[in-house]
Amino acid sequence: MLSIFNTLTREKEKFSSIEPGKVRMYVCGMTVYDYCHLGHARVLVTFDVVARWLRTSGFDVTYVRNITDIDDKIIRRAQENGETVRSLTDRFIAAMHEDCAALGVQSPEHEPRATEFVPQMQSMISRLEARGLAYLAANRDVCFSVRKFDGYGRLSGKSLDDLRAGERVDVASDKQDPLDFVLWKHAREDEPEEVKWPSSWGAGRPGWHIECSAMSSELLGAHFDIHGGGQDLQFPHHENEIAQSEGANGCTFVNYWMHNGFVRVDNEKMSKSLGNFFTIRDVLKRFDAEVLRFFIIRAHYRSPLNYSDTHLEDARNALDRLYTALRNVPAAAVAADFEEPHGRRFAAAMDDDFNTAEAVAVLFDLAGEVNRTRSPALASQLRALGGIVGLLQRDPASYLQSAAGGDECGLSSSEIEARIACRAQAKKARDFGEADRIRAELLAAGIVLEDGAQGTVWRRA
RNA sequence: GGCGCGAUGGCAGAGUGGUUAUGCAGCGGCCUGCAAAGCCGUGUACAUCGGUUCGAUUCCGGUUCGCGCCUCCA
Repeated sequence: MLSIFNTLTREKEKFSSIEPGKVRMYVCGMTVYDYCHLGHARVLVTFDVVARWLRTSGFDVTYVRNITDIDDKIIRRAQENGETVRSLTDRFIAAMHEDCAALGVQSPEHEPRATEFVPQMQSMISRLEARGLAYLAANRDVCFSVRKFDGYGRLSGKSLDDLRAGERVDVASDKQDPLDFVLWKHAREDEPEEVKWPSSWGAGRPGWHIECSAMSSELLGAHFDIHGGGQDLQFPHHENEIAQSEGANGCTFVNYWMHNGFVRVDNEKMSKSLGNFFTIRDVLKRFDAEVLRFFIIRAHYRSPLNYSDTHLEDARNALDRLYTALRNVPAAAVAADFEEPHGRRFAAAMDDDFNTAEAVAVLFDLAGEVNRTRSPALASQLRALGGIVGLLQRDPASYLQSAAGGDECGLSSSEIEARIACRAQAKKARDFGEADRIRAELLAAGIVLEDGAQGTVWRRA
């Protein structure tokens, strides 16, 4: 029985879906004006694991992860680059898909782009207006009237009177209340035509929050099971989504809210504004993508995750151990067995609010068992359980021989095999001096040799 | 200022009212021509001060420190 920590109640709750056997899930995805960084990697992997586990548990999952392709920063960046918004966003969407593929993140059922749902957003804004929750401000922006929505602040645990809008930033004076947020932004003269949509309030473009309300409602219905995203979206973005969706649709919006923790650098949040971020592709130049995925999965999704090269190296060494067990004992591609003791523990861990740290620990216990027993059945189970969280599906020998990005040793595998053959000759002639010399030479090039009963195998250091 | 989260062995990171997390690194041993891999063994870890309890790292309260949200951010 799956339990999920629900941000709304700050408790783990038994999960039960609205429609039996089906789960509808929405996750806030990327604003596409730059490459994805490790914080994005964490959301992508975290909710990929959630979707995978729900499917493994037998649910028919409809997973929607949106793409924000219209926004102040996108417009600014496009102008700086001297390109259209569309060409900028297309480019970074393609880059994001490359990153996802590398990380083994499966495609969601729907990946809606905000610009393709403007009519739905307008209709939602109209309904909010009709219900007296939205107003046209003096500057021609349409704003949501936060004080008119009962329960605003419930998700983030904030009370309206405690929130000090403007404490850190000047507030636009056209709003009736500093906390009101924009639903529809009136068009500015200096903005390109491609970001202006006609509307009954005049030409303009949607505010950020409305897209998620409109797209989730369009693709999943007014009331769905799980809504996820990074912790930083809890307030105000998700709070505003609730206000808009429940305000417009008049029913409960979401049953379970999930928020993943931040990636940190030097104990500080990794973020664009702080400038302390590493892009996924930067990291993949030096580390295998599966190592990065393993690094993320190894911690619980709600805990902070500190990034450093040392920690990635640690993760790589750990993942090597798993693959080494699979290299040494043949594993068949079978389905996971949840009756077998490790399978039971693994499932129990995943059912406990997606405790991947515990599930990974089971993988290591199983690897030890595989090494001791040399049991192909257990090795197959290891491969199958790993597969559930998107790990351990590659050929073990080639994983262990692969060098990520810049760590190339400069020797081709045929050159390495040739050196191994020379060494075998030397060993046969009991010329251990020469054999050791070859081994040392390869080690200097980052290649480790392992002599076994069936000959010598190699792997990267 | 308001609200919230956290503090676990050298490092990373789960978890639990009383009994081994797990991984990396280290040390000793087995195996090996020697190694590597693997196996076996090995560390009085639970910020601090009180309280509850037969017993607390685990529950409650205070303190200290760290982090986050209150502004765009995954």
